[in-house]
Amino acid sequence: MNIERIKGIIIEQIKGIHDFSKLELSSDWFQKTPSPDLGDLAFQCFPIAKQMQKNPQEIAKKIENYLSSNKIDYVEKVKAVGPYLNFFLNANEVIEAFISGITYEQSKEPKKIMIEYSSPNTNKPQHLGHVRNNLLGMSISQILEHQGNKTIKVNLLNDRGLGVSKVIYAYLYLAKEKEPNKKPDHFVGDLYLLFNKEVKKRPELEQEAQRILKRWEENDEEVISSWKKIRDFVIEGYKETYKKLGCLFDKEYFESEIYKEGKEIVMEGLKKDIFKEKDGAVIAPLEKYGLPEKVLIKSNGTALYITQDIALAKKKFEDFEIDYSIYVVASEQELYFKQLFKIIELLNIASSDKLYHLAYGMILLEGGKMKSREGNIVDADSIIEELERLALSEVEQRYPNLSEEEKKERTEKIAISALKFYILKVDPTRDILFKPKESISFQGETGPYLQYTYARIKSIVRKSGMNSKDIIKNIDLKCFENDECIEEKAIALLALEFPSIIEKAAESLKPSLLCRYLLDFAQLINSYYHDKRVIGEDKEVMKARLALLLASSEIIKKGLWLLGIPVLEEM
RNA sequence: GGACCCGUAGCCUAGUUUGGAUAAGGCGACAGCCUCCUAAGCUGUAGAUCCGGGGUUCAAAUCCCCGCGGGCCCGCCA
Repeated sequence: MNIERIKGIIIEQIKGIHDFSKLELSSDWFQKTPSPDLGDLAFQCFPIAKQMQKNPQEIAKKIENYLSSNKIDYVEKVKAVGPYLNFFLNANEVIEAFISGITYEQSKEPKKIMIEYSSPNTNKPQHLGHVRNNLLGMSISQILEHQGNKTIKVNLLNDRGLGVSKVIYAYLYLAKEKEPNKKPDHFVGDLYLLFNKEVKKRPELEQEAQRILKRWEENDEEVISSWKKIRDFVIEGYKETYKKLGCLFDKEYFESEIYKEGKEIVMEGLKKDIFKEKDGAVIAPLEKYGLPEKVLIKSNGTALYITQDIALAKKKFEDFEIDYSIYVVASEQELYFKQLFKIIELLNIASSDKLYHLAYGMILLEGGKMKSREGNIVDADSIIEELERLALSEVEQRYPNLSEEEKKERTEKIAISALKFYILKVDPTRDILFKPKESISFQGETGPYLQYTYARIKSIVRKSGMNSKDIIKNIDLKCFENDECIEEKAIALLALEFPSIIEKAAESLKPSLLCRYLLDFAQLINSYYHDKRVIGEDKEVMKARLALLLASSEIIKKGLWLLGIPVLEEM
């Protein structure tokens, strides 16, 4: 069962009123009551009043009269309050609906959705911005899969271009060390910084980098062999970072392998007059569509990022026959994607309603935007390390006698959950102002708080000495009847909303909705087991409470899983 | 100069898509709670001109217009 179905049952009943049969009724008109003593679900009568040209208060009263005469499943009583129709749900029925199983609705038309995410430039280690990208990409695929879609996770490695050429230049002509003396992607990142430091003194190096790019496209042996080395260093380093973050990919594309096809497509477009020549370069004139023109091939003949992106779009649809293509890329690229999508449409590769740019906000530092080229970044590996150090000291304080292996496992899971939740809890479209202290906190609205809630439930279950199967068998809900079980009902009601929260997160591509929900839910659980004892109570009461908690733990586990966050059985 | 996004307690955020009852949570502050299933927790107090001004509406944090403040883009970078 879930809350949408309960709303549906009520709506069906309302439709039974004879003047209402022709009305359009929507379960969207339900809302939460401002306080539980007003009921559990409120139904607004404004829309019906509008359709019937009547006073909403009269409508409410009329529905109340009609519904009060017969018993509706899950409903205890109905009360009209002003323009609202407040439903008090039956606690036992609601609790039973929760314990006996939440129903997750799956998409009726499953789609094949490609999610391109991460897509780093292979000239530096990943920073917090990449982390946000990686986490969003993973979480969104999990959520879309959960809704019954098929997702294909793709990483486009930008292993070509000026940034990469700068590193090649530094490697060949500026650096003394030729082999990594540290994590290899960081070694390459240092080369990038070295180049950018040097170019301030000798601006002509910009030209040198362009020349490297030209030589690269001409297959110059010296350039190509260093390029290969550098690229392998970076990819080797990324492997570790991706593993820590739990990133998976079904397919990797390399810009270096695609750009030529991109050039061909652009040249064809030029022949067909879709594109134009201007100052020796090939451009897409987009003014007609309210967009600035876009250079597609430079006047020196070399490709640009977009050259390759056009070919990649074609490949994506050909290779996988996808219904939609989602690009997880920072919001600073919004204009770029408008241009790209228009070009893809003009070339008849795909219509733009199949393309979606998930533009997530920037992570800003106190001093402003992160800039790899200047080195003012929060690097992904170091923040994970720092979190692990902190988590370890917390674990050691609490459980000094754990085995090293067990400590390590807990430490890693706690650290990663703190980082992931800190980033995912914010609406993706919003910028995040990175606060070092808050990012490393394990208290309050954090991943570890949710893990803790889960672990405590598991601990209570363990100490009860019962196994999960026996707990769920033959629960006697009557034992809840002794008191009004307000807390249990509140938990069950919120739990029944879980499926629609996932659905909203999937529709809006916002894992943050799930985060907020889990916090609210965990809060109820925490105060519940704080107030009500489980073990030592009457056997039936204990069983019923255990069943409620066990079902709750499944919600937390599933919710965290959708966010890519692991749970701990003990913490 | 043009485009897009944002502005909610000292700080971080939810709520804005689809207007609807008393604007919600965390951090920080203050006051409590471990002889009681894990205190990474719980309970309470203080703290809001929902950036400002107009408009639409029975009803605006939410929609529209103007202004102010911030971010970001408008490179033959990616």
